[in-house]
Amino acid sequence: MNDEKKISMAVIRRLPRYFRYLSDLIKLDIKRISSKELSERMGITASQIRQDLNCFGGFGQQGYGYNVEYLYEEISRILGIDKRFNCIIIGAGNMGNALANYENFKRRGFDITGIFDIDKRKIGSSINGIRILDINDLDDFVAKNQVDIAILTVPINKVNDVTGKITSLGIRAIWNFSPSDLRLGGDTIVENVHLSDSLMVLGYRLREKVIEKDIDKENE
Amino acid sequence: MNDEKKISMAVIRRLPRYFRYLSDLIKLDIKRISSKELSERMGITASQIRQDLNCFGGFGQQGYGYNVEYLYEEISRILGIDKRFNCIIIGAGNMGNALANYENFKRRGFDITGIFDIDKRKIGSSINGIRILDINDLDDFVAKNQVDIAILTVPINKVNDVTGKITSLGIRAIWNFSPSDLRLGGDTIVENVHLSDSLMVLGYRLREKVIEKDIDKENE
DNA sequence: TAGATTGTTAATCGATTAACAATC
DNA sequence: TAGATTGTTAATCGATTAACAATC
Repeated sequence: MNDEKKISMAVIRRLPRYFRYLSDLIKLDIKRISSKELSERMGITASQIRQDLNCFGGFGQQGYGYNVEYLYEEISRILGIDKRFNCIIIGAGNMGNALANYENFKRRGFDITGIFDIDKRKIGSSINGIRILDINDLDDFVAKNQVDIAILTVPINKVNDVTGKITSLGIRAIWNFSPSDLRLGGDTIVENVHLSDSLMVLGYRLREKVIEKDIDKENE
Repeated sequence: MNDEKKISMAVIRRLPRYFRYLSDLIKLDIKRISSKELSERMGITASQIRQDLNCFGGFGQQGYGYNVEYLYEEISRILGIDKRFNCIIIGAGNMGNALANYENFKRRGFDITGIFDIDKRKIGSSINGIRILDINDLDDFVAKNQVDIAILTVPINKVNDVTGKITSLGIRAIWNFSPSDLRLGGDTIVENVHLSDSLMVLGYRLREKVIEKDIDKENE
């Protein structure tokens, strides 16, 4: 009975933004908002906002706009903020450590239930109250605990091994911080976070701007 | 003499990926590659690869394909890997700490030259050999040192103040890790890295898949 | 009711893919 | 030369924007 129209990735990736802006509006004690006002705040068109929201249902009211609280709750529901996911971090390096300490995730429904590493010196200690376990005990851990998401913060040379292990254990979602594109067959979902890529794009754009300015100067 | 055609963001954001795949090919000692072969490795179409590359010039040769080394060098040049940027980190928390320790950035031309915080207990200590300085000394630091990029890892309630300060000091590029969309007027460039957004999208997709599977089961 | 603003269809724009002549 | 594969133009696809009837 799959009568849902397929929602495009472009729309899905905007959902957390709507969520953030609506949180802000609630904090500002704003009760209603039109797509026009929201579009000005967010820097996108009102048309796009109405199109996006109507992928999921008609949350507004003609002549009135959107009730902020209601829309916030609908977006939360769509994003599944109420549902909880158990996450494990593989790789207790600097990034793994930073993520384990990031309290925002818990607020959004993501609990870190375990951290795994290969380094005997780290195993047994804790980060933010979460025990660092031996990667060799991962099988055992997964057998005893529901694990929804694996957060990958291992060096690139370990990625393939770890990915193989994770998927063979039946974990079907990976949040990947290693600088490699995980494109797994089957039904494993991957979100790649490529920090270096993002920084390189910033560098590219910055240099472009400098070049532009130089050209402007020449033409003066 | 601005005869460059405007390159779309979609293309620019793929450049670091090309760069990564070409690095891999060099490591594998592969000397030449056709757009077809590369497309299979990268999971995009050969057509797109040829279109993308031809935004910057004709790097291939009919009947032969692309010389890996040469293409790698051209992409490096386009991305400005040879150029260096001085970066400062604002916010010596967990994320700031992780980024300061990330050796990859230096390899790609980004040097962390200073870390700033407001916390007296942190000021004076070092991360990865870089001194943590008082945020109040930022003006002074920027006056004495060229700063190209500010990396923002401060809590959200500090973002506006810090952003104001950064831009008033003439820093024109911000790599923003705080969960707020910096959309600055003028000619300041911003790359937003919204980790929570990325995780929420993963959560959304994971739940969607679970729902799909349940539907499949019902239909069995 | 009149004014405002949605939900939705149609038009536009841009990005991706296909096709093929050029050429190595 | 014949085969291969690019560079590039044209076709398609999808996403964004505009328009407006529906309706609160």
